[in-house]
Amino acid sequence: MNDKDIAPLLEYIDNYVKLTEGEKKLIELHVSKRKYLKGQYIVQQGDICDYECFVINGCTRTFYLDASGSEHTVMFAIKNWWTSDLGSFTTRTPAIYNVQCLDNTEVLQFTYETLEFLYDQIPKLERFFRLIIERAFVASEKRIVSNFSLTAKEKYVKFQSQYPEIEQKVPQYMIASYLGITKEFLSKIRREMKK
Amino acid sequence: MNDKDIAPLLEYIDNYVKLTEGEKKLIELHVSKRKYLKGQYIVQQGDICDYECFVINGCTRTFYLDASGSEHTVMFAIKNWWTSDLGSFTTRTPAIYNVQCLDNTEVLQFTYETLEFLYDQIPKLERFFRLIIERAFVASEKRIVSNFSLTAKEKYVKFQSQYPEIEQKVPQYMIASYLGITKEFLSKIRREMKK
DNA sequence: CGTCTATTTGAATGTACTCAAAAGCGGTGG
DNA sequence: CCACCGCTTTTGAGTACATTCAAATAGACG
Repeated sequence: MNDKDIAPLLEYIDNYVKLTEGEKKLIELHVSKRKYLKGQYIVQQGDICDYECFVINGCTRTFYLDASGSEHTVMFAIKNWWTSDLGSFTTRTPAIYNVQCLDNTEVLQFTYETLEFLYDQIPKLERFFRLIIERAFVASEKRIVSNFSLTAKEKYVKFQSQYPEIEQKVPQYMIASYLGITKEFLSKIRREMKK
Repeated sequence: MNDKDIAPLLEYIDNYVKLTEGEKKLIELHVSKRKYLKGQYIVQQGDICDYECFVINGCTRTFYLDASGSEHTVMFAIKNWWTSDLGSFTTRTPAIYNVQCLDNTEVLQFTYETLEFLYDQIPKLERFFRLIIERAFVASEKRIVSNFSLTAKEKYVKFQSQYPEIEQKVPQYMIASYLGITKEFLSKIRREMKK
């Protein structure tokens, strides 16, 4: 077993494109593994986001702190998810989101330069990232529609069935902020659901 | 002037990747131009979405008809925008959205097979679509956050400044459904804003 | 001019929010 | 082992933003 075991990432990539052994080695050479402690920030609002991260284990949440000081959760990430402030990462501009670890979390990281280098060396990776971002975009549009067409309770029920593992790892008030409702109201929804 | 003038598309692509003359010819050979009349549907909910479309002129809206029969506008598209039901197009499954022309609209269309062929022939196109979908995804996430953190009036004001051309082309009730509010309430917001 | 669709208006209603306070829960130290 | 602390969740009362419904008005088009 290697200290920098990138098998989970390679397996994941293999679902989308087929890499040669040489290409796998090249990725291994350029990706770095990093451990964050519970509470640490991978990205902070205002900084330029340096990494595109693939989560090996643990849990993160991406949130936005608005002018009035309230938090809005943009996404969570667990095992085999990607996380970053993609807008900041790709355009090298200050991040608008924070990415915080909710548990001790291990990630594999690509810097911007690394990723550009790898795109150049392994054109298949362009295809790979195109495919996963297509999926992310489709999911994001669906979330917009859900937010419009569902009541708070329906959104919560849908969230539970869609992301059962996340529901268990994450405090309730963060789920509320992911759903776009207040923690108090989510608590009332749950009370009502018990009957 | 060619009957199938794809210059607007080539110019657009040129902002992201540099194509050779041969590559441009190849695209020209495989893309088709099509004119839709006002009111026509490019995609209908339930059908498999056959085309990825680049809008040359005119205007479209993408919307979702929910179980209770109300419409939710997912996006609009004008000159130099892309439109499709991307989830349906990429996975060859029934569309969940309708794409309807709000004006006579000319588009350049790629079928799934065409696009796969072109990805294969012109790997730079993988990069191109990766880049534009990255942007679309970032915009989509921002919209989610806006919807959470802004009041209806703030969302409307933001929409006006972000998409002034669209506001002029599109009936008010569709803007309301894009913002996730009722047409009546948007009307009240506008009344209040006149003072 | 008449018809169809889009927009406006107002009254009643509802879903979700705010604020403040209490209760629960997990960890830490005396 | 209990007491205390900080953080999360629950509760309730009052409120606000936005919806629903029904009807009137305005605009576009043949």
